[in-house]
Amino acid sequence: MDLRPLPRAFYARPVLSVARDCIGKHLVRDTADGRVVGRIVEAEAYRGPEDRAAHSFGGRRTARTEVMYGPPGHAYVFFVYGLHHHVNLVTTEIDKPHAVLLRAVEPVAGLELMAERRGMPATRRELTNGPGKLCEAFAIDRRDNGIDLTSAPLFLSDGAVCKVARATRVGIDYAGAVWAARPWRFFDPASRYVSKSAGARSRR
DNA sequence: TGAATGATTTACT
DNA sequence: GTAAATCATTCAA
Repeated sequence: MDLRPLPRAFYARPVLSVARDCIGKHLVRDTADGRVVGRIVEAEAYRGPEDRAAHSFGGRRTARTEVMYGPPGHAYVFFVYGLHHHVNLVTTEIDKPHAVLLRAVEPVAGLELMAERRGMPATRRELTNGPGKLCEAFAIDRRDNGIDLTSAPLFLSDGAVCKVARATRVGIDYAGAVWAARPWRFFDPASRYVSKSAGARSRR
């Protein structure tokens, strides 16, 4: 498998295009313990400042959101609920706080390491089928906030093209019905690792 | 300075 | 199905 990082040009595009195109791509993570690789099967677009569901809504520019205003191709990592991390791809261009949340991957390599970090057998779907879960399996935390995604230790690499389905985003009801209804979640309908297929046209 | 809350996960009834 | 865990960030005073 050829695991070269995608160029910055991949990220320097409209956020919805990046969110759709990263389905099927590989996420590669290197640490002292070794390398883990996953195939991205679910992602969501957040388009601040007009997107009420985005942290950068209203042009909010704080220590936390600062990374999203920087150049595309960097990681925006944040901490929620007192125990979980989420990782985003910063996209588009400088001063446009648009980002793609990675919600789920299919384990491809380094299964043992992921299982050890998650404290469960590598055969379980729960290994990486959620945004907080994949961060734990990939050992991503807020020390990775702002790192460059065009080189190790964290980057996206090419993958096979697959079908991509759309649905509404998850867990953003606080943004109101209008924004919650935007079909800005993209996923591979054939994957068993998608966190929630409900809300999509396909069932099960 | 202090209070409220969340791009969730997990365990328990 | 529901509820608890748990803390950085944000906003108000």
